[in-house]
Amino acid sequence: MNYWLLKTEPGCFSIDDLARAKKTFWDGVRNYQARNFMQEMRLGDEVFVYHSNADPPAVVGIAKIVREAYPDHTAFDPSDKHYDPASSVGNPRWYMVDVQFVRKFKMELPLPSLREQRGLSKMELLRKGSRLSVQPVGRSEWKIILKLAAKHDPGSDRCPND
DNA sequence: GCCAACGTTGGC
DNA sequence: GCCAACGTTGGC
Repeated sequence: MNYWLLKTEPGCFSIDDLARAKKTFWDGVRNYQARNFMQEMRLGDEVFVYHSNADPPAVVGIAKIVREAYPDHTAFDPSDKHYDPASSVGNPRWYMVDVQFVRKFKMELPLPSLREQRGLSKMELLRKGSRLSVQPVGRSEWKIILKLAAKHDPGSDRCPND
């Protein structure tokens, strides 16, 4: 199982919107690197949901992949904001995945506080100038962030088998 | 609103 | 294939 991070602008689609919708298709990715990562996503992979262009920008919760990459139909629609005439049904250029809401953190983890974490210094999200909207998250990075989230939400990391 | 750090486009 | 111009992302 692999871990990922998806960026979204809360003014456009927030973790609360995802919580309400329960499930959504992650459309509109128009960057090759991001697309390639989406194509590597597998059923059951978990993703952090990140609010970009927010005050503060923050990791806000968790979702999981419930459908692997398939053509992003919004690229075919001339009236869509993310229309791309170079993408066609017969030869799709852009893909999307379906994600399902898992949980929202009791307290969001703001970007500045993540920067303070020693173990996250190599994280793609924290790289200067990083704009990748779909990115892999290392296993150790995932754990560190989960632990941070648990610190503000006792019980969320409780495991019945422990 | 500013601007750094990209990615893309298109002339040559 | 180079690279300048341009557009976008996203923190600040």
